[in-house]
Amino acid sequence: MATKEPRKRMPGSARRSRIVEAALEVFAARGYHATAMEEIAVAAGVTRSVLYDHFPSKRVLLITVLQEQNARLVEHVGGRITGSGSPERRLRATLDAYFSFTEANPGARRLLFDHTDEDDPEIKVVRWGIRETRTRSVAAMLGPDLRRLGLDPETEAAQAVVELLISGTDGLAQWWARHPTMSRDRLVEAAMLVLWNGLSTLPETGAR
Amino acid sequence: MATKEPRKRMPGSARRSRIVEAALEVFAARGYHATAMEEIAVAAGVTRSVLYDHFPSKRVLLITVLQEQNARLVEHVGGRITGSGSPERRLRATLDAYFSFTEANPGARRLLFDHTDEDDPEIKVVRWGIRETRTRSVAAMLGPDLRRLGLDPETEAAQAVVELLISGTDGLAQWWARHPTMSRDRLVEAAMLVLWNGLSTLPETGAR
DNA sequence: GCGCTAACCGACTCATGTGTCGGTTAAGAA
DNA sequence: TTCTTAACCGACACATGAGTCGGTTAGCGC
Repeated sequence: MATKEPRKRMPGSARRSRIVEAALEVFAARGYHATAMEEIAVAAGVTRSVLYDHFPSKRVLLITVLQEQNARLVEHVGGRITGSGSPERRLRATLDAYFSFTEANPGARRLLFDHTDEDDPEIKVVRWGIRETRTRSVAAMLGPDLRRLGLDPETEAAQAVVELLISGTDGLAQWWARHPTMSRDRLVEAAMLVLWNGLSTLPETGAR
Repeated sequence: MATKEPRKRMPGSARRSRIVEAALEVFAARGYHATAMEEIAVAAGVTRSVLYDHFPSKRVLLITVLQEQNARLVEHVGGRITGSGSPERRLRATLDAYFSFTEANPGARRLLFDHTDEDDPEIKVVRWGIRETRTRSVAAMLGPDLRRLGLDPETEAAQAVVELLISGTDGLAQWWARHPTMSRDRLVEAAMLVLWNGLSTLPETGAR
């Protein structure tokens, strides 16, 4: 069920990445507790025991995948944000970057941010760390704009605003996965409409 | 560990509600797969077998709790929304109603909307039904305002906007549970700041 | 006070799932 | 070609958890 190989023996590192890849999909689809190592093994074209040749436990496997995918996300989004330009442009670029990541890696987004609390304490720590990093980055990027709104970024009110923004964006990405008809550009515009202009915007004042 | 009773025998209906109450907390805290019936039993001050005197299975118990809490939510929010007043007022009232519900029933919110996909197909159906109802209600309430923004509420773009709004609000509620210092009023104002005014708002143009 | 119902329990079966271990063999090195 | 390593597997041990069943007894109606 892997891709096409007729059950050949592979070098360790290659097998390892296949396992991680498979684990990403299965964990994202089922959640931690609901996935059996067996499923991952099958998806990786191998037996359960082989998983334990590469990872000491299910927990460590998940954490590995989590950190790997988070690194990809940070790299992807970070690489597309110049940090220059008008606040509006920066926000739009960030949204676009995030959506383009979720478009290319739907499983990664789900794995990183959908499941919140269903796993054991040790994993929870990792997950919250990732979440908090994300929040902090966005807060940093929006710092100036928040100040323009009269909010000290250190304030709880500012943090709340950031949190709302992030959750909203992520929820929108989640929605998009179920309604892929919409183009990414239009998705970004919809997000900007609310987050930048606000619902109070009068007709014919819409864009720009 | 229930509340204080020294292990007495109770009438069936009373025990049943205790079980549901206990199940709510444990499911909300641990998620479906991670909670053992044993934990619920202990929290309800009873043995596992008793749970099966009231509910045929773990799955049905969860679904019962889900629907019961959803009914409470609908009643709570519905009861506080008059449907009259300016759009701004209506939005603010809705936000306040939702936050006041989550304040009084933090477990219910988590159970209903935090865990997304970690359970079996049958439960998934129930959960998505609840979610969709919520989305539809909000879309209905915002219908006129969306039209003012030049969006037909039937449009995908409009649905996306609604989804962003809901996810953002719920994410904010989730954040609030971790930062209870902030008053509900200020929370509502923070939400309004983004959702109604938008981040583009200039300084000194802030409220109203 | 007496009996009967229903609330309650302990102990069981069975299924599933994690992690381990010793053996087998493909495939690259010498 | 032969040897050796490391990729792979099957079978096991052990834990946890869902759901069942027959028995025990508290507490209400009479």
